[in-house]
Formats: sequence, C-alpha cells, structure tokens
Amino acid sequence: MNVLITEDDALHRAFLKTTVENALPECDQVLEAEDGEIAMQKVATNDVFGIIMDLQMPKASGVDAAKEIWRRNPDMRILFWSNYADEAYVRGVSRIVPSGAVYGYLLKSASEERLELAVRGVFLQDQCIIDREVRGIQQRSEDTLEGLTDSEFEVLTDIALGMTDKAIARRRNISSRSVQSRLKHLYEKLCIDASDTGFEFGPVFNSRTRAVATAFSRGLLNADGLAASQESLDEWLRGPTLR
Amino acid sequence: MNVLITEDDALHRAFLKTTVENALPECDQVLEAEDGEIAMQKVATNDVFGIIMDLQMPKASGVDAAKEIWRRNPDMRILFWSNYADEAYVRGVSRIVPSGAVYGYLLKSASEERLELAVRGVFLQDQCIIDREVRGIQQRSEDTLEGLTDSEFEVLTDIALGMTDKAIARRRNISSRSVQSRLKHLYEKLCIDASDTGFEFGPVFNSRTRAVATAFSRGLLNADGLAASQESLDEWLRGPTLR
DNA sequence: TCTTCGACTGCGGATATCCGCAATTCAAGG
DNA sequence: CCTTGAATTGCGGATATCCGCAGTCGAAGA
Repeated sequence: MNVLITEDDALHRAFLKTTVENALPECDQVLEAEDGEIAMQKVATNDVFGIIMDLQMPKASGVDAAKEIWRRNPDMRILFWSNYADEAYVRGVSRIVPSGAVYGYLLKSASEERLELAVRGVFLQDQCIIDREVRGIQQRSEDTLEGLTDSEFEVLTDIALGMTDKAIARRRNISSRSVQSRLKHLYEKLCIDASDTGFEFGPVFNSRTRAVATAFSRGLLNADGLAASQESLDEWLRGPTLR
Repeated sequence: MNVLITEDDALHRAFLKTTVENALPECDQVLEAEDGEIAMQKVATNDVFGIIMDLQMPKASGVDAAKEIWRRNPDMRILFWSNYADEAYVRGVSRIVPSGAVYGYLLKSASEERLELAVRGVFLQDQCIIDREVRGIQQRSEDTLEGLTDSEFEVLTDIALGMTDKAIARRRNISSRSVQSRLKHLYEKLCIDASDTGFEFGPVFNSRTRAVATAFSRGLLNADGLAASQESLDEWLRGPTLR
C-alpha cells in the first residue's frame, strides 16, 4: 500500500510524509512528487493506493493532475490539501470529481489531528471529508441565487481571458447578443453599475474589466484557474476553426 | 537583539525560527507574527533588530507592512522570503525600499545554507543579499526596453482595476487621448495585436482585457498588488474629487 | 392545456475604445 | 543652434461594448 504526496513546497512535503507515516502504519511506502506532471508519471509507473495533493503547483496544477489521474483511474482516493478556499479552486475540484469517487478537501490551516483523521477517513474508510469552510463555498456555488450560473461563470472566464463578444459567441454557440445578455446578468450579480459615477465626470469603471477585477478580489477567479482556461481556449483555437 | 519572523504558514514559521536560532546565536529572542498587521504592532511595541518577512500574507501584505515599518524606521533590516519572483512583487519591493536601507530578497526554494548566509549577511554585516533570479527580474524591470515604463505600468494597473479612459486621465492628470497612447505602447510591449485574428470571424481578443490577462499570466500583476492598487484608488476617489 | 418564467435573439442607439495622422512640446546631445 | 526622439494632445473614423425594448422558444408547473 503506497501513498503519493504531491506538493511543491519541500517543508510541507516533509510534514505530510511524517504525518502519513504516523497516521497510516499500514502504509508501505510514501512516494513524493513536486509537481503535477511528476505525479502523473509516478501514478502510471507505481502501484499507488491514494494521493495527497496540493492544488497550487507549477507546471500542471493539482486540478489538472487529478483530472488526468481520475480519467485513467476513477477509483483513486485523493485528498486535496490547499492554502485557500477560493471559489475558483472549489469549483474546479467539484467539476472534475467522478461520481462515486472518494476524495477529501482540507485546508492547510487545519490542525494536524484533523489532517490525520482525514487521511485515515479517506484512505481506509472510503469517506469523503470536506473542510467545513470549503463545504460552505461548495454549497454556495451550487445555489443559483447566491453564486453565478455556469453560463455566467463561463462568460466571466472568457472575458477575463480577453475574448471579444463575437469570439465568445462563436465558442459557446450562441449569438453575440446573448453573450451581452449573460454579461449583463453577471454585472448585476457582481454589483457593477457603470452609471454609478463615483465622481463628476461620468462613470469611473468599465463594466467589462471591472467585473474581472472584482471577480479576482472575491476569489471567483485566480491565476491558476485562468491558466487552465487559457489552455482550453488555445485548444479550441487550434481546433475546429482552423482551416 | 530580537528578530521578528513574519510568515502566515505555521510550518515555514517554525522552520525560520530554528534556522535563525542556528544561524544567529547572538539573537536573544525570536518574535513571530502571522500577518502584516501583527508585525507592525510587534515592531512598535518591541525592540526589533531585524525582520524576516513573507510577501504573501492575508490582511496587510508583506509589501504594505514593510512600507509602513520603513516609514517609521528607515534603518530596519528586512529579509524578504517569498515563493515567487513575480515581477509584481519585485517591483513592489524595489519601489518601497528607502535609499541606504539594508535588505535581502530570497526565494523559498533556496537552500537552507543560502538562507543562513543571507540571515547573517543582512543582519550582521549590513549586506544587501538578493537572489540571483530576483536580481534578474529587477534589472529587467529597470531596463526600459525589456520591461514597461512606470507610466505604462501605472496605466496597466488602472485598466486592471476596471477604470475607464476618462477616469484614468483625471487621476493621472493627462488627457484621455494620452491614456490611449500609453495603452497603445503597453499593447505593443505585451505583443497584443487586436487584428491578429486567430480565426475567420474577426479578432478573438479585446486589447484592453487581453492585456490584463497576459499581464497576470506573466506575473506583471497579481492579486496582492491589485488589492493594494485598489486601496489607493479608493483613497483617490474619496479624496479631491469628492465635493 | 394554459400560464409563467427564464434564456436567447434581433434592432437600434448611446458611449467607449482603438488607432492612424499630424502638430506641439521638451529634454538630451552633437 | 540644430537635430533627434519620446511624450502629449487633438481630430476623426472604424469597431466594440452596453443596454432598453420586444419577440420567440422551451421547460416547469397549475
């Protein structure tokens, strides 16, 4: 029974290793990977029972790696261990977890006991253990009222990448007027009122860019998620529209 | 002789403490702070000789805290210890360091020996010790050719916050046409060509939002720096234009 | 079946943005 | 003194974006 630790920070990696050795005496070997790519390799070439994975990593992010690993091995137990409970991360994880898969989502601020309990719960008892704080974000992002629709979130990432209305319309197979309609709803939910003139010479903010800014400051978007979205956009650009 | 460690991650904090105790036997007491605000308090109420400071922290970021601390005490030795060598961080630090101040900038990926050497160099021998990688970024951001002008950087943060051309013009005391002129140069340096049609239905990207996206992915901007810029914007909005 | 509600869509107008062209200013050097 | 180059500004036009209004469509529910 081997456990893989995927974490770029050396100190955290060492800490996780000793914790696993403590909490899981049944564990034969603790493998280590310092980024998502190495993790995928190690899973492919070793008999890995479960994974503890950081979300913020260079090269392949934790979400990317988990997605690929679950694609080949839907039963893999994965315990995510992250610094933040940003909506972007929570959403990203929720999107890729296969139905029936066993996983956990713990914050690094959690105590060592909670971590040990989570390790045993996820790896030995097939429990899904989600940090309370994360759980809150998860629910909120599922509620249509509090958070954003998938459509709105989609269009938000698109404008954050700098796409024009027309390009978004093409990509999502809707009219450009619909894109604007979705944007309008997005602006409302983010409380962006272009005519809300903070000073006497007209509006201070451009709705489009302002939406991206507030989404960033609220944790709806983050650099990692944006990089991932950029990749899928590149793929789309290379794809069907290429002559 | 007391040393203050400012770092939100508990593991890193503990690591720094033992390192300092090893490298600096002369040190009487190691104080700890888990965010920038606490750091400022501790500096005010204790006799602190030098500081090791993380840059990414909740509440007040490392740059904010260092700025305030240096304002009251320009001779304070500060060793920055950061995960990334993002241009935004390097620029932020370079901007606030008083002339003649002793400081260091080390990456967390540096070895423990390098860290110990840096601690002794900065605290005991008044050396400025800058990580080679950071030094590279620093030089590049000083060169006008490679990096961006201060004007261009300024306008970049403004559009990233969602400001309109007119508002930027007001704030920076130039005409809105000049804002567009600066933007044009910015777009050129970021290699953003709106007419670079990736597909057959016109341009894919909106220059303005695209610039923000690429600036983010290149580390010219980051969430922390944006939050700081937002604060100074709020201040300006409350200030002279308020009737 | 009828109603309701939300999403999508087209039209048209008000602004905002992007950019080429050209005149001006100003500072650094030859 | 003259030249050069960079920054600023105005003008004008081509697009892009934002948004109100109104019509269509499909799904959910009475």
